[in-house]
Amino acid sequence: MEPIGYRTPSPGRLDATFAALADPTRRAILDRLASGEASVSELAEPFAMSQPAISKHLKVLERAGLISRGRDAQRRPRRLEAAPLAEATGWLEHYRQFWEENYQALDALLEDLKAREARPSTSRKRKKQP
Amino acid sequence: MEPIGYRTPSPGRLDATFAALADPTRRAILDRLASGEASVSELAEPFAMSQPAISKHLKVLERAGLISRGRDAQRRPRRLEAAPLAEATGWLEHYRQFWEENYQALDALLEDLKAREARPSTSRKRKKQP
DNA sequence: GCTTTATATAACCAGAAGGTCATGGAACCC
DNA sequence: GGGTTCCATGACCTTCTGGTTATATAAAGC
Repeated sequence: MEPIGYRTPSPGRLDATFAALADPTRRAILDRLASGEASVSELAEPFAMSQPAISKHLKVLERAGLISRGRDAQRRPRRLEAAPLAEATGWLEHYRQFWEENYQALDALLEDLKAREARPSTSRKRKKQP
Repeated sequence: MEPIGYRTPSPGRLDATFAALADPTRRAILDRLASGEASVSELAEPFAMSQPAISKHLKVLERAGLISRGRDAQRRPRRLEAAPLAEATGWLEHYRQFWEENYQALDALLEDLKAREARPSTSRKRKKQP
């Protein structure tokens, strides 16, 4: 069972990704970056926390590959890098069958989508729902 | 954007879930439990680690709600509890658009599926691009 | 009842995590 | 060139983590 987009990442990378996601401040930072890049001070603003603390969080996110650093004058704007999130999601997809009621229907739909991506002009017939 | 099955969990629960997943031993334990319940000694067997260390890992998983404890004579078999995995996946789904090439097609399909589950004979309305 | 099996718990330890304050350094502004 | 802004880094502290060994508890077997 290999869901779309899943290639097994190195265990260490998953370690770093999940560890980075285990902190609410860091998740909030990622949420913020989902709406576009932002400078360190912009990222720090919502939190009742010193700027060095935010810099530490950013370093954790960066070492996990979840963000990258740009440069604009004195600013070092951060950007979201979604690849590790995709890997983490991929790992979790293995367990989808354990909570998804209609897992098989969903899986069929995903397979269908994949098939249509591969040959775009193919008929749009749907797989039967089991 | 609310993917299938997503209800925002308490932040603390996501903390605990992601923290639990950040360790390769614990992920391996979950992988093992995905193929059925297992006793502590069965779970410990593959690892070059003492039994108390495994018990500690199990406690972390249990406090995150990822496993539950049964009883069978002296054994205390563990079972996978997937709800927190669903919550974690739900959080990650927010970011799917950042790595998924055909995010829109997938999203449409998921919406479609949801609609068909709710009212099986209804027309297929599509979401507008954001 | 004593022994064995299965698991939990306590005490301990090293290192990592997450915060603080103070300082350093680079790029802009006047 | 001197101040200001933005960010990084160092030194420090406390708490959490992940492991150890040794011991306790609980049920089963003989």
